[in-house]
Amino acid sequence: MARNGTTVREVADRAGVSIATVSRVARGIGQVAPDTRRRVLSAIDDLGYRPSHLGRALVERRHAALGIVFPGLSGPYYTEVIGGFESEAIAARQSVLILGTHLLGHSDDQVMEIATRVDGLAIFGGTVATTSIQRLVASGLPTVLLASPPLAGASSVRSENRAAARRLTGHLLRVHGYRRIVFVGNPDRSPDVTERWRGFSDAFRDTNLEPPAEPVRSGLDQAAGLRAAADLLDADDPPRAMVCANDETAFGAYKSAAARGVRIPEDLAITGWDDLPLAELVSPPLTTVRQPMRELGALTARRLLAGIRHADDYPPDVVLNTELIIRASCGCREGASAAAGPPGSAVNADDNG
Amino acid sequence: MARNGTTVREVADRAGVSIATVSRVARGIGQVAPDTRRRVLSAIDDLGYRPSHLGRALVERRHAALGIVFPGLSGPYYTEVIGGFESEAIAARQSVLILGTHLLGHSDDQVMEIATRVDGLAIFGGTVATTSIQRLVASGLPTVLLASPPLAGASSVRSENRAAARRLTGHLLRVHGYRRIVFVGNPDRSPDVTERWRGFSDAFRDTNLEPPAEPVRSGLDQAAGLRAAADLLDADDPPRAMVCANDETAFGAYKSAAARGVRIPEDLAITGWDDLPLAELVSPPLTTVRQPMRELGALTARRLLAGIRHADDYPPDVVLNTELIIRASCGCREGASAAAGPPGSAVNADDNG
DNA sequence: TTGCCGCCTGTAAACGTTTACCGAAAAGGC
DNA sequence: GCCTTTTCGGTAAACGTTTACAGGCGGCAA
Repeated sequence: MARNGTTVREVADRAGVSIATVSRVARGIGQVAPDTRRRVLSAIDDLGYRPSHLGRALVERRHAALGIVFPGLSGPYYTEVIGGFESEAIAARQSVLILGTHLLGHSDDQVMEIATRVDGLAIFGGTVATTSIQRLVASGLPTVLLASPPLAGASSVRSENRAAARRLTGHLLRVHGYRRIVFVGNPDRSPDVTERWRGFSDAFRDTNLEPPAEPVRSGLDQAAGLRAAADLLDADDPPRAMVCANDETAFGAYKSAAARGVRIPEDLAITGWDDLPLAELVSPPLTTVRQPMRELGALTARRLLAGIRHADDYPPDVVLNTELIIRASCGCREGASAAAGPPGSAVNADDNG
Repeated sequence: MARNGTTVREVADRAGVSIATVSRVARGIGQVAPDTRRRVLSAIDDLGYRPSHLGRALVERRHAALGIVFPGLSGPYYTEVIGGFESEAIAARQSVLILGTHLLGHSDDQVMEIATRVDGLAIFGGTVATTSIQRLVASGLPTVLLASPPLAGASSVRSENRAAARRLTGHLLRVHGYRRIVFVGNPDRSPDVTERWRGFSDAFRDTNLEPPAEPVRSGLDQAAGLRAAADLLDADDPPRAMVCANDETAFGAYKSAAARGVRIPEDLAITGWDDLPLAELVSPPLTTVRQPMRELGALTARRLLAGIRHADDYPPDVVLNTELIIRASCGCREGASAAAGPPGSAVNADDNG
């Protein structure tokens, strides 16, 4: 009922009451005589009246909506996180606005735009300039950084990355003895990848080895992974192992390897990140790190809702545990897995990354 | 700037003008003396003023927003379609509201709710009761049914299903000579699946065979496919081929087969639908039907935008072509593909399914 | 000097709600 | 029967915009 919206006034006329009474009946608050209530209800029903959100939001000074900003990239990871977010928001009777920043330079404008339509905003790390985030926080809008460290006064919800990357890479270095290992991913584009790259380097230092100076920069989708892997495999000195920034990149690398007759893991070990449902279906099954994607989104929504109702007891920053999933693509035979964070504490209230 | 939003009045005070002048400057329309304009602009800048959407939308009687309703299920298919939709909407400077109907019975309420917040609404087939759709259409809200035939006066955007399913199943029946073929999917839950099931049955009649009386009902995600396939494979008379309603179901079936040592395609042929990026990565590569998922979403958004600006020349109903992708999971050796619709006409303006 | 015209800017109504406040009527206590 | 209390419901202001309308003022032609 948006276009020809029936208004409270029409209902009032038909029921022979004032608009105040209609409002009272519609909201179910205040004293209204049973008989009057019945008349109003039947008028509402006859006319198919639904209160306009605009009018209501204007006077109540709240939108009953949450927003989420994510990189235009789709892919299972974002879907899951957004799904968890949406699900939690709807359960709290909030609408959900989404904004993909499609690599447009001027998307900060669109972010400020969406900010005027919501009561709280979740922002994936790496999508919005710090100064814009500062402006949002300063304006008083509850803002949560998703998959990013706290920044510019905003709180954050993310998964543990660095320690898991360190264990994963350590596994390749020490259990399998690989030396020519590359990291495929761009640490500059996403805080998650930054941390994974750091953990990757940590593992080399743990083993008294010099970490690679540079990662192999690549986007996070399958096509980008395919290209990056193709370049690597066609070079003079192809790597023995690729630590990919996420599963999709790894899948792209699988494809490149298959096209060249490179065997996994005999000629090339590959690891991913996220543990998508398909990770155990590809052949060989992918060694990866599992992170609770839906929960990431759900917690973000809850954090936002707490901020909106000024529930300041809620932990400002949350770090979720990740889990190393060893399958066959690293060279292992058998499935074995290990928790990468302190077991039993699924949620940490501080940011000891 | 949502919480403590600076208002047009504060800007007016600071610039020493009336609110009308501020509005004129902010919108860049109407006559304003250069000197006044400068003063107002600097006041806007100083205060970080952004016009409230609420106020604007209320008086302009439009929300500058589009909505999309999808089944709570996530999964690559929905991601892609929603991504295409969002991308197109943002390009037209419209916000995007999403609503997953999480199998809640009372989600029709939420749909009516979101309807009061948008200028146009896209609805995935099978998510909303027909009577609710009728109410929306009657209210004058531009409404498009996605992946569904036209219904209740709403127009629709979808892919061709029936002919492609017929060709796919015909391929299994005639090229490979399989007879015990089952359809895995629930035709009652989604119009897409209904059509695929019909095409499946058509192919049997084409070959003068009796089609199976019933499909093997299953959800559309990997876990559901796994369960359905497990039941089938553990039964006394396992099928020779499974025509799965989508790729994810097929991936689940792969998993079930692998767990039981059933070989694909030697013991069991499997086909999917959607041609997800991973379809050619699993082993064996999946025979499937490709549909233009992003385009489906993008066209839906364009259809909605046309409806909003009363561009009635736009074709009301659109059917996109699909393409049969023959890989190895059906028993074929080599990749060969064939268009399932009339070649060259990517978009048909009527609904000759 | 007197109109007239065009440019600029202000006033006020409108969009659709919610709710504080007030008054009328009904109910209850003595 | 009168006063107090309660219940019910109406009036009007407020939320933040846009824009129709009108008015003031300067310039220009006669």
